[in-house]
Amino acid sequence: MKDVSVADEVTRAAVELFAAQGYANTSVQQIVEAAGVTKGAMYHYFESKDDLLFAIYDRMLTLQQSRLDEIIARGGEVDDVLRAVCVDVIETSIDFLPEGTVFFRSLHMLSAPRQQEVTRRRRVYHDRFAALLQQGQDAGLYRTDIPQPVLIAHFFSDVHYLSHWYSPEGPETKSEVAEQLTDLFLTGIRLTNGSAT
Amino acid sequence: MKDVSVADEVTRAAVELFAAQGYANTSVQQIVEAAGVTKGAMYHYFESKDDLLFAIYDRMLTLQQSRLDEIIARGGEVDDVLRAVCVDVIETSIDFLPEGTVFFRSLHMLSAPRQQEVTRRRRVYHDRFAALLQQGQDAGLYRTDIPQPVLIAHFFSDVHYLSHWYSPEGPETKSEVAEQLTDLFLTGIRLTNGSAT
Amino acid sequence: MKDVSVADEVTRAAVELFAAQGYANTSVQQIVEAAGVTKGAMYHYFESKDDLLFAIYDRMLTLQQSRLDEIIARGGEVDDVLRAVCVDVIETSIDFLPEGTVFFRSLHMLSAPRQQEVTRRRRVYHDRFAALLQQGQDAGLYRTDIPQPVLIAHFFSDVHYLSHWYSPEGPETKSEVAEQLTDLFLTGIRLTNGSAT
Amino acid sequence: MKDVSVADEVTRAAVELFAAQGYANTSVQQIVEAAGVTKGAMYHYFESKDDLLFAIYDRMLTLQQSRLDEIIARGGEVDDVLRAVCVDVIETSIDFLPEGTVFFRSLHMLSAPRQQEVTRRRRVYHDRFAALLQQGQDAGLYRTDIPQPVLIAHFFSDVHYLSHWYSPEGPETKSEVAEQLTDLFLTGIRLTNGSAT
DNA sequence: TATGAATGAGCCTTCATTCAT
DNA sequence: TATGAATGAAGGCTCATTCAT
Repeated sequence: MKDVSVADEVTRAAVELFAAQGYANTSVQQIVEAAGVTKGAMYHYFESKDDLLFAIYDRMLTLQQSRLDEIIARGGEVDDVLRAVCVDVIETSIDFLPEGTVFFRSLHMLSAPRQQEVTRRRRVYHDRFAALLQQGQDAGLYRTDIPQPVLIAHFFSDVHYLSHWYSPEGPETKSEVAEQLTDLFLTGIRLTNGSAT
Repeated sequence: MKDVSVADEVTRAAVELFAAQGYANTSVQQIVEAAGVTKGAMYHYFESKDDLLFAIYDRMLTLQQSRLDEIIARGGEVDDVLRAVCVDVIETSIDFLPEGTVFFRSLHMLSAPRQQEVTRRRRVYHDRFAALLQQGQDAGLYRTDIPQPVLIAHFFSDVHYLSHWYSPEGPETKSEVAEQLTDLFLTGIRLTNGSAT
Repeated sequence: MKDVSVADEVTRAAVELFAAQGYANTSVQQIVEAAGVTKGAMYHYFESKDDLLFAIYDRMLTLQQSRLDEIIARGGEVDDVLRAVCVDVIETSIDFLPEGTVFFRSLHMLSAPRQQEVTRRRRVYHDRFAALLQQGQDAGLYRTDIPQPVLIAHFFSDVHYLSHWYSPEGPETKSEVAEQLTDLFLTGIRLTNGSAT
Repeated sequence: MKDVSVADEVTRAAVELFAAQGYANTSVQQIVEAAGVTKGAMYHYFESKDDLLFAIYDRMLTLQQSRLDEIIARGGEVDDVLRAVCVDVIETSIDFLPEGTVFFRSLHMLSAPRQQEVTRRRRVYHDRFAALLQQGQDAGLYRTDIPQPVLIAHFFSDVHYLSHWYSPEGPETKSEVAEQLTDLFLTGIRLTNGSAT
């Protein structure tokens, strides 16, 4: 009985190498060697190197979407839900730091149709996030003087940027960073009893 | 008499192509064709493709550093200076959107020594920014409950992310976005009369 | 109970694909898919892809030889026999147009020993045809000023060429073409003292 | 000063190898080795292996067309012109026997657009030949009871077939075969004082 | 300075065939 | 008989870089 399938092992090796050296600098040969399989075996499961890259995107997109949906489905006060979502996105991104590196850096290496597919699913994800923001705005919790796309970019930029600076070996723990970035974001958008701007 | 030098023309073409297709997907042949020069001519000015990429980094790093230094040199209230810096960084990043795309996406394509060189100069840049923050914190303007590296990442993530979403053709003008993102950032870090977190 | 055996189904699919795309451009995978069987099943009946190609040659050679032998065995005036042979060869070639395409185009794709085997059997076939010609020449019916190999080539070139131009959907029927080409051939070789036919 | 260009040398080697082993069985590596150049040099002149194959077709098509046009342009009695054309086509085909082998055997290995291009130019060529036949028929020289496409196929089948049997080392000289096949063809289609069919 | 033909290493991919089940 | 995952050897092609001119 094999512990892990060829496909899993290949994907794991690919993520690691793509994150470390970049997609273009990683040869299929390196991947299969790191995965301990043969080239032929890999091509039995993946049609192309592009296919392998997309598999990584697919896994990430599916994971992100399902976690977001789950938290929203749980319900609760909108401010609590948004906070929970932000914390979770950041924590998950830290759990999948190499995947994130690849995700945000290698989109342009995908074939054009797949770039569009990723962008489409990403938009769905953002839209659900935007709906939360809207609820909070409707409830008078969040400022409305800044366009929603800017607010969304403001939050996801933090998520995106994690792989550029965060290290598990660094002084901050995953949870701390999640709390801190979430706090910075929410403080920035919250309509305090006083005035915004 | 030529309007522009070979080196300039090549750099210009390279930035455009690297931003549009990625460094790895762009051949030297494409670059020299787009620049209207020959391969031999290019190799007179750049030792390698890597050299060409580094030239783009060098130009950006120099530009960013000089603008930051200049604004700081101008002096003034720390809060005003920080605000001016933030606005300027964002506006400049929008002015150089393709350069920014390359800058944040292709670091790993540089040779190792040059990656370190970029990182080193980037750190110098961040340190100067951090010093500003520190001044504000010392003056009791900004919160101190969040580590400085997190605060810095929080701001530069917005800068980084611009090339992922901002479009000059979009509804927001350069100045508006610069004001909005700066405001979100400063609101997030400012120590209001009440308490943060 | 299966209507057709695996071997038959595979051969049928192979002929079709080889004729349409060529032997080299057809993968074993395509063949087994078109035949509705698995690779393993195919390799139970054929030792190799080469084996499969040879099976097609074998079937054609056997068919051609047996039809020729049968018509000659029937006996009759030599001119009538030759005419019957020519008409039959052409009609049969039209009935097996895809097989013919493969037959004349893919000989060089066979392994060397099998190429020789095909050539050998082909020579036997031609020799029997030559014997007919000889009989006619001995009887003073056909011209002798042209070497037999040239006469034989002149006839079989027509057969060979059918797959390059003839289409069942075209204006000429199988029988018409058979008659016309046979007539052109016989008119060309006949020693007319007076009239033709 | 080089005697032959890289492109010429490569084409020459390719024709030889394609004729001997088939297009599919010949690797680019074999070609460049036989031509005494490097792979890179070859790809400087040919975009692909397909491109190289097409170059052979192009040369043959151009040659055939120009010879046909030239002979027709020379003018004369239609029967003499047709005879001259037939003899020339056969002699030229013998001069370019390897090219002919490739020409008639490897059409299906070309990319689809190029197959069409070849077919188109081939049709132009056949049409000019057909016009000659028509003139002869109008002049009452050639039989009209057989469709022109059949007559044309009847002649070109001989040309096509040459590479399957003719050898310069064989007993027949180029000119003899040309005369003999032309004679067989013309005898077959000529309307003698008597009746045909 | 400038040209562009030529180099040569390496890359992604295909595919006939094998073999444990 | 039959499966289909896995093998392993090529194969076609790209491309940064060099160099004679």
